Amino acid sequence: MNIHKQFFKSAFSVDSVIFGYDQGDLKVLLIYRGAKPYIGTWALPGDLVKLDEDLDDSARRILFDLTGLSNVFMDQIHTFGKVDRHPLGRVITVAYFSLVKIIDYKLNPSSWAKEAKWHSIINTPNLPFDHTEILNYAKNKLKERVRHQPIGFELLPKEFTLSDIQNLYESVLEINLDKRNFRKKLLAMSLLIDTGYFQISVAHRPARLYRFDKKKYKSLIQQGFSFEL
Amino acid sequence: MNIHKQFFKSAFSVDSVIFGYDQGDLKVLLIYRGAKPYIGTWALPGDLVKLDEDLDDSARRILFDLTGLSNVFMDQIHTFGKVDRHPLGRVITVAYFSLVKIIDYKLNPSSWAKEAKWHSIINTPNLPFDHTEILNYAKNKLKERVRHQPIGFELLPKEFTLSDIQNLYESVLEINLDKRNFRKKLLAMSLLIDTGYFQISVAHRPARLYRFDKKKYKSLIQQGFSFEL
DNA sequence: ATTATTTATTGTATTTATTACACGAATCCA
DNA sequence: TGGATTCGTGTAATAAATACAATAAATAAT
Repeated sequence: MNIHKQFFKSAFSVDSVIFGYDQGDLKVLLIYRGAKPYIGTWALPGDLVKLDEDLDDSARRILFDLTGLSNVFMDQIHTFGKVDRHPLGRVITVAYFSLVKIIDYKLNPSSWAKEAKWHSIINTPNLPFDHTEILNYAKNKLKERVRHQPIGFELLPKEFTLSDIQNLYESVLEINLDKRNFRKKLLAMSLLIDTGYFQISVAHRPARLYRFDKKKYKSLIQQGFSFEL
Repeated sequence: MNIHKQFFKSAFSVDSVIFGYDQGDLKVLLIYRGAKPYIGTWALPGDLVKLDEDLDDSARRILFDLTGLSNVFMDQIHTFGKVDRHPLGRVITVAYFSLVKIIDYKLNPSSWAKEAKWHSIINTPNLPFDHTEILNYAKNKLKERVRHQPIGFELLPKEFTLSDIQNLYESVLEINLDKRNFRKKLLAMSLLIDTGYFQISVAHRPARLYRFDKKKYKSLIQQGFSFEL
């Protein structure tokens, strides 16, 4: 067999680990497969990359089809390429992870998915292919990244309280943090803008609302600043 | 129409950024291409992944063919998949980086390379494909990793002096470090074994030789230790 | 042999960052 | 009006990071 014919038998795909955060719970978006193989199981959303499509565009397309969102934090995390990872042939897959603000949109099942649903990260079903491995890999990457880059804010609504962001960190990192020390450290970076507004209709003292200052962050980065929490 | 256009619709390859360190200089191993395209230029070593070959195995094969080394630090860094990155068709490439002890072996040009040669990282030739982008990406990854994982030792001979490791960090990170503070911090981790031996035949006070204690590191990791320099 | 040159080794004082910890304030609800 | 809930805040103690320079041990040069 001609060597080029051999290589022609392979394909590559993109799989997306889409994280969301809601009510103190880290969640991942799974689709209920409406296509073979593994039809009728929950899986990570993904698709084959088109021949004329950049990898990153492919990941963006998957996210957009599913959520209608396009301006979302997204990053490549790893490529999985075991020979037998796909039952129908040689398919290597490039995994991405995305962070979305759950509150901002409605889910939109697409052609390859009968249904799309948020699953709490602490209680995910068994996944087909090597998707469990991919999900675990993504969770660990998220843990690392969240400490060295201000990406936690991507999971929160534009305006949030200091307790919100602390709870998020506690969920993602699976640790407890001291309230006063956490606030001190976070505020010391001067990356939060005090909106002047407060929570309303809460059955306790209302908390101050903040926004993340992306511009300030970018300019600090230029000056060699490095985020660390 | 040439043979490539007929059969070569899509494929994936592996490219390796192989770092070495010698005489205070960080180096990268480049090959002089003996095959099309870009025949006759210096490039990152790489090859198409075989259909029955795991990705990681492919990266190991490339390194072995070139250097004869097999037990070497190696890690995947990123996958590059722009549509037009390869002139003959759609080829996405998974980039790996390796750290080798230059002193340990002889270079071994392979079938696809006329010649393999170490190039100082501060003076690399123009590279074909998107190899310049890949190399820069790898350099940045190395900078990050070296601070959070004890991989710098992979670039040094088994026995090394404290100045060796400090010089290595200074080369990789492109900064200067305070001698006393660097030593204090490094030794405080108790990851170095004092061999009891010293340099010989040096025209100055001979330095003590150390080895990195891999076992100790693994057991500390179990206990939640995190390397940081 | 003496001196010059080179790199190795070591400690302390100062500054900065991290940790541990508890109570009054503001809102809703019964 | 009292109870329940979460918010917001400061200080003292400990640990880590930094800045800094003189003596020691080897070879090379005279």
